[in-house]
Amino acid sequence: MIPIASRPRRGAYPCRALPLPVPRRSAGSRRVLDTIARFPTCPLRIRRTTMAEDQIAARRSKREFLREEGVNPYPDRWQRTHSLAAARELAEGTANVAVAGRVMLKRQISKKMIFLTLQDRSGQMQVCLRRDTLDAEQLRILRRGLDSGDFLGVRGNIWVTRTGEVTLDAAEAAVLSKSLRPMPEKWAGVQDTETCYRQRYLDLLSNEETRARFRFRTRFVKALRDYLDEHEFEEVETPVLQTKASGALAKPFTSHHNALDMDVTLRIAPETWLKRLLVGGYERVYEFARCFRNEGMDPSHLQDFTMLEYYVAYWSYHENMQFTQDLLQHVVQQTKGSLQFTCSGSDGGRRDVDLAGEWPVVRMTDLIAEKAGIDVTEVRDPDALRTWCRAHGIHDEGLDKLAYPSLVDVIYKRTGRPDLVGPIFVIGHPIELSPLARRNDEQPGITDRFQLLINGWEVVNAYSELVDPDDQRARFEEQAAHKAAGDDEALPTEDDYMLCMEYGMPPASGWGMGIDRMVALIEGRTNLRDAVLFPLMRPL
RNA sequence: GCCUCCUUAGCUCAGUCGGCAGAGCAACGGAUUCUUAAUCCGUGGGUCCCAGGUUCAAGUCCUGGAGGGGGUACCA
Repeated sequence: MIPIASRPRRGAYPCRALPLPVPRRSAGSRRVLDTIARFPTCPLRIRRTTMAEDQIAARRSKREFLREEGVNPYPDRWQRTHSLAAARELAEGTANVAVAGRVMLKRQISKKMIFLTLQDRSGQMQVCLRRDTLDAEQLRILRRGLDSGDFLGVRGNIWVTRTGEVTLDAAEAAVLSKSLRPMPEKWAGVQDTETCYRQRYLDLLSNEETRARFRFRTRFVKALRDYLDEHEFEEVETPVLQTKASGALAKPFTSHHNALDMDVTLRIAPETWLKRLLVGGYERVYEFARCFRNEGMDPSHLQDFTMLEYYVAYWSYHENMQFTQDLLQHVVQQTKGSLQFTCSGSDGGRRDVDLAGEWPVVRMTDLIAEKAGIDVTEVRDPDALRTWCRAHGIHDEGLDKLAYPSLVDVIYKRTGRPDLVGPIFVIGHPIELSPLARRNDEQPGITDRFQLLINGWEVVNAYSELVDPDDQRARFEEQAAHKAAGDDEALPTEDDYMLCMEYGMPPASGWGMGIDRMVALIEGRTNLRDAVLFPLMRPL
């Protein structure tokens, strides 16, 4: 039997007797938590509980105390005159300054003086609650009712302390929202990776680096949008829910439409929709497209990711390459303040990337020759390539079934790509790997396509678009054959899209960039989840 | 999917050879009117991820499971 409130404390918070079954310690913390959950307004004062319940109970108790003192712990507003960062810029003596923020640190010097560090979106600032400037009754209530983690509104004068800290000297202070749970460790913040992903709000409120990273993402996206808008692009939205997933070679997520009683898929790329718009008369069109691919997860792939795609009529991939360089140099300079940044390599080492100057262009086959030492333009026999692969430690699944172009791709991905720091444009991809790309006029076996590689990651994929409806039909038929042979990533034939093409599509070049990847790279992160606020996690 | 590592107080982390579960921060009580992760005195707080097993004895060893990280495979 565990006694409740059996040890009266001086200055204890007001508390009613507890008409509850007494949680036994042996019953475990869950039962105690259940008890608190069932009686959320009861100011628990259980002598023996776990630490978490102790702290939550203390905060509930303080909230009750505030209410009994006539203070609403959840008022509907607070009139703010300055952000914390702006208030810190004010001259000493500036009067009637009102700020608001979360209490991050509390330094109680005495019963008559408390220093608090508040945090808002703009930053942090010290405020002081003291007898000299704050009503004694208000100070008493706050001293006994305020916790770190609470939101507080403060109005007062700007005061510079002896140590030179710009401080808001409170003439008035109001609890704006009572926090019931203890804050993360005040110095280290949340460190546990899983907690950062599952409870991003804790990561954000306790880690400045995280706040900066996601603010960068927002600025980066806005800068891309602004640059495109300034260059006569139009932003559109195309369907996420569709009957056939197209525009890329990937496995889609499937769902079911009840009213129509048909299966639908989530889009894997917006490509064919945006190209339909070219037929409809759009000339420069883009979309920030949330895409979904039902594939394996690793640090460089998300199931749910954001791609920026654009299409420009009358451009070939040459103009597109130049524009890509201009776009990224401009946007990165503008948002990062520099064209140089440091990435983490897959081996954990640091890699310095410099986006300045002209980016080199290299043929995929030349890259393979240089890195792997085999000239795949000479060695075209699949068996010979397979033998080479095995001799060089490449034992991919289904190697036996791969045709020449896929073998080239495998060799490229295993040898040429991984340790390329870049930025570098890779061109000359085999046509079989690019069913929506334009065939090169001189070399029918390759496409007018480029990829931008940075730190071994494919960041951009682009090509001159295939606008010949008959060629497109032939490519779809080839994909259909792959599909029939069991390749569930082969592109499904889109009759609707071919009908559209037959009305005539202007020459054009299109482009897609992984926003998450680019943000992760620039921010020096190796896991894309660090570039996404709420990554998908298994439920606990 | 496979390999591997991790999971201990609210948070950040120690825990040696299998021998009473630890620290800092946070919380609670007290002192303190210029602090800066305030300081000082005192107190409470544990399902050692879960389920089995070995053992006189398991946070520690073994088996299985869960969640997470990394690698690999698949993959724009």
